[in-house]
Amino acid sequence: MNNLISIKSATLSEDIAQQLTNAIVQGDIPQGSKISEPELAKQYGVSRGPLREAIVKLEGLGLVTRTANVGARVIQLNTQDMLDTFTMREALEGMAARLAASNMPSDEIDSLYALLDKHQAHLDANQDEHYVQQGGNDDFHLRIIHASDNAKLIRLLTEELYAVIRMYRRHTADQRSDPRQALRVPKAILDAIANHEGDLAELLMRRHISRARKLLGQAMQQAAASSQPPSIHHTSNKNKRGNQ
Amino acid sequence: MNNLISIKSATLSEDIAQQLTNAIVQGDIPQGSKISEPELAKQYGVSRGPLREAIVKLEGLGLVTRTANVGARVIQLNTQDMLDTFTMREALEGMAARLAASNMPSDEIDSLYALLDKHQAHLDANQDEHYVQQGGNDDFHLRIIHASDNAKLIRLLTEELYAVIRMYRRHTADQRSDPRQALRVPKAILDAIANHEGDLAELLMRRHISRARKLLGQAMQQAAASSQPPSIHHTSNKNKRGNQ
DNA sequence: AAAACAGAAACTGTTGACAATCTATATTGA
DNA sequence: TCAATATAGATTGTCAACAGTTTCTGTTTT
Repeated sequence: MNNLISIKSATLSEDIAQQLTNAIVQGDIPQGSKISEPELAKQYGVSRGPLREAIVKLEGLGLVTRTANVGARVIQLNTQDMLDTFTMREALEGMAARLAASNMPSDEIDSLYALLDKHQAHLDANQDEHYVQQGGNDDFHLRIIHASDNAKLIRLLTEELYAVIRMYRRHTADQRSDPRQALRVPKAILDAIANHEGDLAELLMRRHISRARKLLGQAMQQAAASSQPPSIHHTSNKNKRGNQ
Repeated sequence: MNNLISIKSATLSEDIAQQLTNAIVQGDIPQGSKISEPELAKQYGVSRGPLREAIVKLEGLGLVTRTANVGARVIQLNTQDMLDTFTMREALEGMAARLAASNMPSDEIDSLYALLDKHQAHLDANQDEHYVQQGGNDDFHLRIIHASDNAKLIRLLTEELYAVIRMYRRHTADQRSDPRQALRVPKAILDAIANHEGDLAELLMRRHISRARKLLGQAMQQAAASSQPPSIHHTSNKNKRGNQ
């Protein structure tokens, strides 16, 4: 039985990898659940060959973990992994901002200013901050990353890391104190890039991500504490199995 | 026909992936050469299934590039990619050094001091700097990375990135001006870590890698210039095919 | 002689079947 | 009743064969 959306790609394995990635990021395949090869193969209407290839790819992306002769499981998001990932992001996107300060063409800078203005207008009109948080802010970060002009860095951040990062955002929307100041930091970062101040751009980007990291960490800690019966200590959470 | 060394692993695909990685890093499979599935399968004595799986893994590691219906090629090291990779390394290992300054246990610090002393003694005795450069320096970096206590960062640097980094070192040994000062910077980095000065540790590590990046870049540029007939401009080097 | 075309060979993508391993259930013994 | 063991089922790992695409080769045409 073929699934709903089937984006035609050159090869089946690519298709499946893409669809599986989306399914995991969007939570259609729950965290910690086992990936059954025969089941998914039937579901997507392909044989186990391309499906296995897709699973190997997802393992490379860090979306699933595989054990020999046992199979693959969707990763289980936990606070520690999130903190670790964001620490890496801080280092990498900080570097990207530094490089962007040297390499971003002026028309792209203008375009990014326009983007922030658009977001500001949207904020002034609707007070709906969520919009900027979801798609818009992503775009801002992505375009700075691309302006780094570093192919390896771009690939790592946009292809390998962002799938997991999107997973985290799905589960905790970081709320800012004052909506009217939501765009203050992005503007400052862009100013630094426009002035070719690489040091400052990196510093601001790192503080920006570090702050998001702290907020997200608090939110996740809180969520975990309220959903989980308060045991003696938070020592052995490793045997939880969120099956199927 | 089974190959010489066959490290027994849980699954054939893991074995092949490991052996292929080594073969590529050590240059047994030359850069830019095509990966023929039937040929390699026969050579390693397995069917195409596990071999394909291994190739997909290598693609994730960035050691080969795959094109649909055409096949996989070993990556071609060029100066730009090397510079890009080392820039990423600068950001990531800088962060690792910062974290190590907070998290490295004191006995591990002592052990690292002992390691540097051993290297120093070796240098004083034999003037053979190459030894430290090859295995020893690697160990120093690796242990700082592990001391970061950041699982994601450790995996990225030690499992995904270091294969490529080792490839670069194979082709250009970075020569230092004064052998007696070879360990000056590593010692300073370790001092900073021992004193829990994260800022300083990151700064020093970044300068350390940035310097290696510049030296390696010059060496590669030189090597490329001498081996390549001086054409009008170095514009179109993309159609070179280093087959088989 | 060079370019364009047609056919053949080789290779990659995919499939279904077999073998080895793990997991769950049922049975046996203390 | 509980633990240990044996059996049965299901799942993963591996293989060999088929289908579609690409690449090479030889011929034809300009």
